[in-house]
Amino acid sequence: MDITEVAKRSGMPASALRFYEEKGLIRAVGRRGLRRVFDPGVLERLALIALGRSAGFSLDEIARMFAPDGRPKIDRKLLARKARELDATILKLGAMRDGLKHAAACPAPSHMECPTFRRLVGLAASGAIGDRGKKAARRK
Amino acid sequence: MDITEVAKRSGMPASALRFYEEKGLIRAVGRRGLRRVFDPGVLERLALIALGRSAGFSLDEIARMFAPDGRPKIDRKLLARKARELDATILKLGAMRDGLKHAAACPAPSHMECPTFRRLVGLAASGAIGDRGKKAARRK
DNA sequence: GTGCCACTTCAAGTCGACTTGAAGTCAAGG
DNA sequence: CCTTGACTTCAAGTCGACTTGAAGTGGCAC
Repeated sequence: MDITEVAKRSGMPASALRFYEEKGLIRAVGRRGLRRVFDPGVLERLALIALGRSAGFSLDEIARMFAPDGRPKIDRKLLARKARELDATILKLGAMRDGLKHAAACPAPSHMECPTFRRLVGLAASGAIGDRGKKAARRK
Repeated sequence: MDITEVAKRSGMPASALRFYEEKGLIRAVGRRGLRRVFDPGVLERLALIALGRSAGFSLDEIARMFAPDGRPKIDRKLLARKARELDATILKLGAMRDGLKHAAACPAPSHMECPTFRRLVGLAASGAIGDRGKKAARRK
């Protein structure tokens, strides 16, 4: 498969694939002239990478999840930790969503006159809310 | 109040406060010599900004939520939309968390041999998961 | 054989939200 | 009055994940 084929099948731009290769996240099995040739297995690898990104891992973290031989060596403790982090994030986002919903429906003339909204503001100010940055879907 | 006082009370570094002023998010009521003098009201404003950031609004979006006179003019529809976005994000993160938890506990020798994990990988690859970036808590 | 253009490399740019550094000002304590 | 150092400005740097642009190469249809 050439890079364009991989790009089509994976949904990633070719530039991102080159970038990933440079970062050591994927590997071309060879070259046809200058051009990279990929094994179809790279698609599963890219899917794994996409999963990691969605879960909030950085590219560097993901790179560390592959053994030198290329096989994934994903630490179960790490996964459990991420799961707990996600749990915390979800709780915070849930509180935020509820607050926003209330504020959107609240009949108070100004938001600052709504006790629920003010409570939410207080929470945000105190840092009780405030998430860790998640990563982006590459929808263009 | 001088900038250091505001920094202490709000938890924001002074550099961020200057940055916010430059962006038009906050305003100093005057100067004592060169030094900015802030009205205590700026603290509520900063809390509001923190709330907006936690909810996933960009600084530019937040800037647009204040009328020229400085009073918040927060569009209820916008809040409702963000709430729905958060809902979607929460669902995705929930799926991700469940998948991670399973993978962390799964007895399969390699993750790729676990059907649940493979399903999760497929989801991520298809873009069914993949969130919009949330903003950061300023914990140093 | 030859021309096209999809591929290549490498450096630099982008975006958001700030931070950092250098150089300068000045309010206030002694 | 004078020093001190907290404040000021402005430009540039940072971070992550890529994208973009310029300049070059070579596979393949004709």
